[in-house]
Amino acid sequence: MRVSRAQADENRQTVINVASRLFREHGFDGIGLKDLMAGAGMTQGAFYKQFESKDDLAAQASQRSLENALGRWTTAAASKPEDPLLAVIDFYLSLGHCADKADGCPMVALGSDAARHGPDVRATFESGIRGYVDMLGGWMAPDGNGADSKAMAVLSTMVGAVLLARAVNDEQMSKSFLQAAAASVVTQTSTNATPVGPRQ
Amino acid sequence: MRVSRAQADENRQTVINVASRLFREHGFDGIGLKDLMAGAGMTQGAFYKQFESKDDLAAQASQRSLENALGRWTTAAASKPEDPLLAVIDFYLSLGHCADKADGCPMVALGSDAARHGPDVRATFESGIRGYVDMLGGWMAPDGNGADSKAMAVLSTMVGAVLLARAVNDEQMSKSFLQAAAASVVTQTSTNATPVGPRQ
DNA sequence: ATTATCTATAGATCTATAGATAATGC
DNA sequence: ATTATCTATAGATCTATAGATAATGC
Repeated sequence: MRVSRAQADENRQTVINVASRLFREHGFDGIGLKDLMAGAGMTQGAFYKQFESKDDLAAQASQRSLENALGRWTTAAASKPEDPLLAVIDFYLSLGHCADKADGCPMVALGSDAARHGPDVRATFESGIRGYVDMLGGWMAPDGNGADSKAMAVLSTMVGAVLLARAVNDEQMSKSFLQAAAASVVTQTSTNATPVGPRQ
Repeated sequence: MRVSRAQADENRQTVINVASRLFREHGFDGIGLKDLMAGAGMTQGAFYKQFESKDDLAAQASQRSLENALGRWTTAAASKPEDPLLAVIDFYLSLGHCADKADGCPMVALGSDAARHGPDVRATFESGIRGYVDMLGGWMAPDGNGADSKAMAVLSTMVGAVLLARAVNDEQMSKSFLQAAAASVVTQTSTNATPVGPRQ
């Protein structure tokens, strides 16, 4: 029954990866340890040799998803060096992103949950969120309201738009939130205000 | 043991009011029927004579909190008719609002949860959210990207900022998100860009 | 000898239902 | 007679722990 230390480490990573998806999909309180472990191909009994508590896993899985999602931002940005922000907006403010909670932005999927949880989870979100602010900040000129003010406003707009787009049934309304946010971000960040184009 | 029909109706309203607070505080999955009913001074057994299911209560409590919170917007707006948006921003983008989840904005407190729940809850959020968009839309000129585009972007920014402000431990960072959002909203909506003032 | 995982279980809690009780409504 | 609420409970699930097992690591 025992596996090698390397295999055990790998199993642990798998659990974190599975949890990072399932927590985003069902919330911290919406999925149990049994299902989390089963998703990693193990039984519940192995859990407490790997993690201190469910909250411990919540913090680690949050970090994993925040890092992964930021990685997707980096990839998108690299694909369009002349306008990285637009590349990010393009996938972030999309119906595809709205539909894919498990692989989507953890700030949107777990933001309400994080606010209710312990300082460990919030510490993870705090440093994760700083990463997004820093990346955005590198793409825009400061606006005289503090170094990261513009980046923080843009991140708020993006996160809020996807949150609201996911909270409604009407797909047209979802699309409107995404487009409105995109137009707003583009207007706010481009000095020579780029035209935003017709409604899709 | 039986109470009058009027009393039963009143009890039902109390349950909805209690649930509208406790759901915002703990999430739909973070509080049980026993505690919800206890908060209204009753036992769990009475629940299913009043509601079809927990999801039914979730939808009704969501509606109640969306209406109540919009009422607070109306009150704030009425207190400053020359600049209602500023009056709303003033309390919405505040640390006080961040600290008061149970009485605060349900889009922030339950947005992530709503996205995971059934069409009933989402239908409630949808019509609730339209109320906020409509109110905001009345306070700003359209921007050529569709009738409600600006209002939707502003709402996204406000909701996102409070969501992120609540997800971090560092109070200074929370404040920065709130101030950044306020500056962004003011800049976006005022044609003769109102100065935003020094950092608090 | 140690230990990663397993099965099994404790003890609490969850949603939902059943049946008893006592007051209302007719 | 009806019914709003109560107590009690079914049956499932939850987090966490205990002890067994079998393979690793020394």
